Amino acid sequence: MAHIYINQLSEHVGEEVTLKGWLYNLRSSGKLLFPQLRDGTGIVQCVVFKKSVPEEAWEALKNLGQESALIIKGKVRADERAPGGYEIDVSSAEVVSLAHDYPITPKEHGTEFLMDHRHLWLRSRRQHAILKVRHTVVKAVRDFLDSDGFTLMDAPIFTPAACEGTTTLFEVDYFDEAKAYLTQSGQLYNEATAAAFGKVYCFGPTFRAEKSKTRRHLTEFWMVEPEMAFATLEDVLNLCERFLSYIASRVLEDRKEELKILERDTSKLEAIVSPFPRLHYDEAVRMLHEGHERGELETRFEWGGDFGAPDETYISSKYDRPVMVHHYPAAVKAFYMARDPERPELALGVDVLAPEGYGEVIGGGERATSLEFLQGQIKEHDLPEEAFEWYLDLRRYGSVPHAGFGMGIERCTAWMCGIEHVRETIPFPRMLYRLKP
RNA sequence: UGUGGCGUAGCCAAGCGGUAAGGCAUCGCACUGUUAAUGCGACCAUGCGAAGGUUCGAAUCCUUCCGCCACAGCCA
Repeated sequence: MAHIYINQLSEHVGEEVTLKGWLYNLRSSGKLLFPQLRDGTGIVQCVVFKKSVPEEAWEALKNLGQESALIIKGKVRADERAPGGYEIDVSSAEVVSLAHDYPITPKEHGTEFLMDHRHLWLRSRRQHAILKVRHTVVKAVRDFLDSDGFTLMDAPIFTPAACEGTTTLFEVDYFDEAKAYLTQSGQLYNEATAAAFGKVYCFGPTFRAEKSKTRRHLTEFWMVEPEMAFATLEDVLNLCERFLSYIASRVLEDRKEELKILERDTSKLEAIVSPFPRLHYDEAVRMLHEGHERGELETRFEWGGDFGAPDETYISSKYDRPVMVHHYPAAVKAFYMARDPERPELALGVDVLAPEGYGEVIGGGERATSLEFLQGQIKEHDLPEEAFEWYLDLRRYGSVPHAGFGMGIERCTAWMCGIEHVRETIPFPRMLYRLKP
């Protein structure tokens, strides 16, 4: 009798099968038991009649605690009363291990308690659904880039100095005397690999030691960063549109069940199609001023600054799909950003703001190509010149216009799922005050 | 780091100056279709995040500390 998974039940109706999993819940009614079995691919209700199983099996099943591990043999039956459409008429059951007093009961729990039990919380239906969506987001990212001619070229996690020189980094000992920093972005390395392979991307964990305490921040998060040689800001905008709409369509296609469990309004995801609105920074500022005049924003935004969370939310609330804000003041952007030749005070950068208040999911733009300009920038930003010599080599030997962006996987996943906080979109979140489990 | 809010049993939660409700989980019994099953019974805090203080009396008021949550800054 073959071991099958719960998501394969539809192919085995009428057959005798073996299922292996954990007890999700147990209800009983006299000489009848309804154990719900969870195996990682789904949950199925089983039906046990006292007289159709051996005495020992009945006694064993009757007293099973939540999350006990078991192997069940039985016949698959389509049943309208069952939530998944199928039920198992149990003929025998073997208890692999007994569990008692499982802490996460089918009741409400507080955030702290659940986070302390994250290793168990992952088994619950909602967390399972969220992490399946994450899987699909990652898969879609890779499929899209791979089939679009990008080569995976991962960047190092230990770095000798700050990539962007702005954010706070985690410092670690690197053998004798030397210090290393955990990467905050693969950006600069991408520029090197792009000059070798044309279109590249890196995809890995990223670390930020800022003491951010919001629903949009983790100290360790995953970022995908594509980079293209011979490309401009315009090319990045086009790529963002195709990239995000592909991810949304894949989530809609592959994660129907999970989106239902999460009660996601799928019309919000269906709206994520090209073209996305493109908004010049100047226009965005004008929009914020109007918002202030109408009393919808507390403070009047000053031209020249970076948008705060309420500003981003206001701008994105005007659209049903991601909005791409471009041409930010160079002063608020990274040192390597290319400048607008017409207005050198503006950088050829873009932030993609997701709808529904999810904020910046993508940041990117065109990179500066001139050796002299970058040397000046490095001085101005007080960055250690020798650490950037290799980077400057990229401008000495065959410098070309190139551009790319970075997308936070957790923010994207939270947006796809329609959930409040990014902490649920990664198996074991690392946050300001959370290093365990 | 700042501003608010909150810490009561394994979990959730009421009580807000007069001596710790209720529910879930757990255990037992009943029930051949349960959907967070239900019904009955049992068990469950010399104790209310910690330490001081005020009071005849403190979970409740005050002080300090610890922890968590939300928002802001920074960013993806």
